[in-house]
Amino acid sequence: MATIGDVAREAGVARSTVSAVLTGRKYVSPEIRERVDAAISELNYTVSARARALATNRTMNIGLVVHFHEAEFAPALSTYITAISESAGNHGYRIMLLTGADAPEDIRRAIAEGVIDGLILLNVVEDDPRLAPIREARFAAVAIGMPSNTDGIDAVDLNFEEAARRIVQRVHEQGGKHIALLGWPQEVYDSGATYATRFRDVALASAQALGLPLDLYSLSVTPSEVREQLHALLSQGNHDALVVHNDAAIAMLPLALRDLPTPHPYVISLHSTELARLFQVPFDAVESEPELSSAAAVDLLVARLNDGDAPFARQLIDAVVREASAD
Amino acid sequence: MATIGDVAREAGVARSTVSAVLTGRKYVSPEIRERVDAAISELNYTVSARARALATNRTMNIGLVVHFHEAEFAPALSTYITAISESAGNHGYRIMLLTGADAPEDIRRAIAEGVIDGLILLNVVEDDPRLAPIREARFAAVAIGMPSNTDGIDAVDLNFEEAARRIVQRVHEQGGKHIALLGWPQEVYDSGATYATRFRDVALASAQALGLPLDLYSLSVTPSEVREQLHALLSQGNHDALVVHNDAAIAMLPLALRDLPTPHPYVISLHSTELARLFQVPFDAVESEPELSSAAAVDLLVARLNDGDAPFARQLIDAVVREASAD
DNA sequence: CTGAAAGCGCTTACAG
DNA sequence: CTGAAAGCGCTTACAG
Repeated sequence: MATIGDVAREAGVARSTVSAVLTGRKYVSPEIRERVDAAISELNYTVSARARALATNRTMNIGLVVHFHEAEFAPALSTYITAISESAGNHGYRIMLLTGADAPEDIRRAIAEGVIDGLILLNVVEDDPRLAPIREARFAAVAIGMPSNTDGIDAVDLNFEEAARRIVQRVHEQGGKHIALLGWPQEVYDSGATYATRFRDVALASAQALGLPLDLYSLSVTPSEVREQLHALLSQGNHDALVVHNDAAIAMLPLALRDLPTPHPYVISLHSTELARLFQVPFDAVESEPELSSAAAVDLLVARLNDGDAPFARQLIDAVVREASAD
Repeated sequence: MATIGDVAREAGVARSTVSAVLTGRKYVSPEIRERVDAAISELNYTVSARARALATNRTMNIGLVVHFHEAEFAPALSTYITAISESAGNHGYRIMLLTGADAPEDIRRAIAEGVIDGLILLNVVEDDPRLAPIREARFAAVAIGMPSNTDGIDAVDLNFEEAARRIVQRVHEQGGKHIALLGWPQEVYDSGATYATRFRDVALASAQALGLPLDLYSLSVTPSEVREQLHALLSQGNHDALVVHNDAAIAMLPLALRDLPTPHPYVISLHSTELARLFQVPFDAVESEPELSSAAAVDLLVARLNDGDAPFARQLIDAVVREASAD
């Protein structure tokens, strides 16, 4: 591997001059710059990230903390991972995966060893244990998901409140009178996953404001189980509108409805574009775009990295209404 | 951040002595070691990965090259990513994501910049363009998937041939007389994804050897489409045995069969444990375990990193037969 | 068994 | 505008 010294010799300049053209932080006369560039391509030189990291105290790596829950039905997860990696690449950063079972310790070590410049956390919950090591180290980090306390970190999340409001409003416009909210398993609500509780609470409030009764059902996320539950629930025929916030349920719903006599209830769901694409969800929907949240998270982190003293941000991303294609 | 110099001062020894206890490559008397250890925890010292990488010429990072195909139904993908990250962690390595649209260039740059020690490639196909930059640089890499030419790289893959043999044999034992092989979309076979062709070819050969007619069907990977296709195919009632090699098809099959009069054909499928878990597949199956292939890939890479001159390996992992639970 | 010195390949004040 | 020198924080021969 050629080094900066080889390039300097080849170009007949000092090493610091080569470094100047590499970093672009200093004026270098066009003629010299040209000679250096020629030497670089002649020798097929690439700056060593290792040496640069040591000298600049920056790795140009972003740690991505992701914990895969055993029993989760999360088709959008890999979309988030790629989208974040993609966005990071656009800013010159690479993604380093942090997947240790003991996430806080994993984070602590990554920070201490200095392998990353900043962190992005996926699926942050209300009282997330991964935030402590970040605050202790005063490290740059952005949460995807909304912790109750955002001191010391930036946060991006879908605007679940707005989504809930729009969905209930829409049910109302469609003439729905009696809503069933098909939500996540009870554990999800209990685990402090605020995306679940925030949506539920605002949906309840909005329905009440409109005088619409709304019954809450926590469904499974296992496709076969959810199918049974849907079948049981729907055959009662008590509801003329279904608000769905449960990926497995919306994926299975078309099949469950097939077994039932028409007319079917009005259905509207909150899910990701990824899920919609995969399962071709045939209902009205409010969709989150993982790419958008991912890009926003990376942007926030890069901004933080460039200005550590900026006020901490809490950014809410609006979901997009999509009407079912006629079929 | 404390440095090795601080630790040396605190412990009253030379910096090289601290380094010796850190690396463990040299004998250090117990008393000295203890003093050093005390100083380390006193100062809360962690070795700088940046400095170590520059000095040792190793980053302890593994690049994971993964390309997410837009229209793919691949629930096991995130399982692979985690499992690889987990296994890497067990060997002291971290995973760096390489997801650039121009994968060969992405690989070339990562190698040249020296940000990784080795590579793991996911979903390697027959004539994979990502192998060229690796061979050029004589870089350590293991493919998951079987390229036609494995010069210069190690490869791990499921033993699709064996899986096909066992599956057809099993159909025979179950009394199946006329098989439908429900496979991947035609594009998959055409793209050089050897997992598809290898399974298909051996299944055909095995069936022929047993005198069993086997009809081939390329199905969609979009759940709703596949459901229609299954319905159309099954209502003909021409086959008494279904061999499935298509994740979307096996996921939708239980629902498709529900609409049909019994008796149902005998069904056996090749898929991942991940898919089985997610969709609770109720049929006999031969299952691949992403965790196993992932661990094998990491093991191979670590071995390669420790001995660059070992002969290149092609490792086939056997899938596991799992009988449907009675229901 | 321990320690002083050089080196990994960059960047960045600082002189000139 | 350019170049010589120090420094980033480690590891690793090499003396002693």
